[in-house]
Amino acid sequence: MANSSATIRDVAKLAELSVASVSRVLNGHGNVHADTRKRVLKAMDTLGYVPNAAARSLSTARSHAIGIVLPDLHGEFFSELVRGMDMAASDANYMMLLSTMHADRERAIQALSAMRGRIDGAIVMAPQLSPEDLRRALPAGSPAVLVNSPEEDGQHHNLRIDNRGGVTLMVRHLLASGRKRIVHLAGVAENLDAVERKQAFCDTMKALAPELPVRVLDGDFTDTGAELLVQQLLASGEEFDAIFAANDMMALGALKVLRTIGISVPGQVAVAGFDDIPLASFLDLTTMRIEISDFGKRAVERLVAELSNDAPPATLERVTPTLITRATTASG
Amino acid sequence: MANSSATIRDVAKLAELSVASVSRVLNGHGNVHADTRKRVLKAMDTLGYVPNAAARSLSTARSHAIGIVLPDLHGEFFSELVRGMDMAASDANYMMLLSTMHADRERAIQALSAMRGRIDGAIVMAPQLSPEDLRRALPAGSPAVLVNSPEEDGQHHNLRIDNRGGVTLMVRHLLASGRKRIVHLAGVAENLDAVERKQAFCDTMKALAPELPVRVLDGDFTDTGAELLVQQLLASGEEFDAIFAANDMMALGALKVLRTIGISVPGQVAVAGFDDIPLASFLDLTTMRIEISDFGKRAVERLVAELSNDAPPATLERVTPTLITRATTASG
DNA sequence: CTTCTTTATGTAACCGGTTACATGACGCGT
DNA sequence: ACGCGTCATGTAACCGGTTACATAAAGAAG
Repeated sequence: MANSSATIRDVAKLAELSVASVSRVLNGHGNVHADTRKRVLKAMDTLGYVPNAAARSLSTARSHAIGIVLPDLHGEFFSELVRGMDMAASDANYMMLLSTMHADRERAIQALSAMRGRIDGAIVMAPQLSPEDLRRALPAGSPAVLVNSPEEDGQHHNLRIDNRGGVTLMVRHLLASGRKRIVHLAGVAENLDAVERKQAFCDTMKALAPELPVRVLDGDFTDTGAELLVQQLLASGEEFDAIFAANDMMALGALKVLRTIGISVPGQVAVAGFDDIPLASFLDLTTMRIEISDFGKRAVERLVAELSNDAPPATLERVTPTLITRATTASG
Repeated sequence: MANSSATIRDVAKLAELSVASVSRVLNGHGNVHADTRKRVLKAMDTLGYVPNAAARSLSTARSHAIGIVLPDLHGEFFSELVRGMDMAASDANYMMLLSTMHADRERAIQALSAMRGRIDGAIVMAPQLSPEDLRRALPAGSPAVLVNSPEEDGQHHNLRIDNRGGVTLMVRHLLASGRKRIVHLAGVAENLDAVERKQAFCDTMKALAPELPVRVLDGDFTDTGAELLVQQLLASGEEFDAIFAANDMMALGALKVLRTIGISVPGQVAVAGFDDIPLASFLDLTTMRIEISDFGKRAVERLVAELSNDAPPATLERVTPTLITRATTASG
C-alpha cells in the first residue's frame, strides 16, 4: 500500500542506491544506467512515492507555479479569464495560485507577499491600485504581467484593453443608428478601465457630435447598481434614447429595469454594454467583445515566456475589442 | 531598497541576534524581549524581508494552502463556486491552488499528485471519476472534501446536492400547473448529478403520475447541445408541454429555440432548469436554486475544520435546492 | 599492462525556515 | 552566600529535495 509520505531517501534505501541516483531518475538526467532506472522506478512505485514540491522548490528556487491576483471573482468575466489562464498554465505545466484582493489595497500587497516562495511569477489585475502601490507590491525583480493595471515605469509587461478604440466604435454605431441622447453608465471611479471608458465616451461625443449633450452617470459595474441609476434616471423625467454601459452587467441591469417598466428596447431606448460576457448573447445585447479567455491565456503565455527567459521586451500591449451588434441597438 | 531575497539569517545578522529569535518574533512566540522584537522588526523592514513559504512549509509540514480540483471552469456555476471557496479560504488565511482536470481521468490524478507538498488538503469535484480512481488519486490519509463526487468508503467528507429531492419538487410543480407531457433533458451520462436527476425524474413520474409518459432525451449539459435536441424533438412532431432540463444552460438553450421558432413559453410549453445560475433570473427561468457560492464556501470551511482537527465525522452531506418559480412555468 | 577517458554512482553541502535543547543571566527565598 | 526557578537567547539538527564534486569501475589507446 502506498505509504502516505515516503521520501526520496526511503526510495533510495529500498532500491539500494543513493538519493542522487533517485533524483537523477526523477528529473530525467543523463548518465543513469538502464538497470538503475528500472530499480528506482520499481521502488518509487511500491512506495507510492510522490516528490515533495516544497522541498524541491526550496532547493531549485523554482516552484512551477504562478500567482494570479484578481480584484474580484464575480461574474462571467472572471470565470472566463481564469479559464483562459488555466488552459495556458496547464499547457505549460504550471500550477495556479489564485487570490483575490477584496477591494482592499493593503490586502493586495499582503496577498502577493504570502505568495513569495511559492510562485515563480505573478499575473496581477489591479485596476484600482496606484502605480505607487503596485511597485510596492511587486518586488522589483520578480517577473510579473500586469493586466488592466496602471502603467508603471516599464518594469513589467502590461496587457490592456483598448478602451478608447472600443468606445469610439460603439459611439459611432449608436450615432449611426440614429440615437441622439446617449447616457453613459460609468464603472467604479477607482477602476482604470472605467475611467478610460468614461473619458473616451466624453471625448468621442465631443468629437463626433459636438451638438449633442454628453450625459454620464456614475455606476459601480454591478447590475443592481445600474438598476438603481436607471430608475432614478427615469424618475427624473430626463429624455434619453440610448444607454451605453461601461460593462455588460450594468447594461443588463438597465435592460431589466427598462423591460420591467415597459419601455421598448430598442424601440424607445437602445442598450449597449462592454465585454461580451456569455450572458450578453442570450439577451441579445449589443456590446464590445473582448475575447476574455484569450486575454487570460495570453497573459499566462507571456509570463511563462518571461520565466523561460525568452521574453520579448516589456511593453504595453493593447487588445482591441470588436463591435458585436445585436437586437438591443437595432435601428429604432 | 528592499533586497529581493533577504533570508532569515540576513535579518538575524543585521539585528545582531540569532535566527531563532527572528523566527520567534516572526511567529509571535512568547518569551521575546520587547527590545529584541523591536530590533528584529526594524531589520526586517530595512531589508524588506518576506519569509520564504517553501522553506517554511518544508519544516513545518504545513503549507497553509488548499488544492481545488474541478472538472471544468466553464460558466457561472464554477465562477460562483470558486468565489465562495475564495471567501472561506481567505477568511481562514489559506491560499487556493486551482486546477482543472480537462475531462481526462489520468490528469486528475496527476494534478492531485503535483500538489503534494504544496497543499494541506484538497477539495475535489469529480462527478465523472469512479470511486476506484478517486481512491487512487487521494492518498489515503490526506484530508479532502469531495464535492458532487461518487461516494467512497467513508474516507472523506462528501458534499452533495439532493438531486432526488430537487427533482421531486420540480416535477410536482410542473404537474400541479397542469403539464401532462414533460420531457426531461438529461446531462452527460458520466456525470453523477446527471444520472441521479434522470433516475429521479423517471421514478418521480412513475410515482406521481403513472398514467403519463416518461420522456427523456440525453443531452450534454450545454446550451448548444440542448438546442439541437429540442430542434430534433420539434421536427419529430412529438407532443410535449413542458421541458425540464437537468441544468440551466440546457434550459436556456431550449428556451432560445422555442422562442426563435415562435412557440409561446409558458403558454404552449413550460421550461424549467436546475442550478439557478445568475442568468436564470434574467431570463425568468423557473429552476431549482442551489446557493452555489455557499456550497463552495461550505466545502472549504469543512476542509479547514478538518485541518484544524476539529472535524465532525466524515459523512455524506446533502444540500437541498429550493424551487424558484418564475415566468417560464406559469400556469398555461 | 599501464594510463587516460568515459560513464555510473555516492557523499555531503545547501536551499531557508522551525524548534528541541542548552546556556547564561537574573531575582528570590532561606 | 547558595541553590533554584524563570526568562531570554543561542546552537545546531532537521524537513526533503538538488547538485557540485569525489570516486570507482570499465573501456580505449598506446
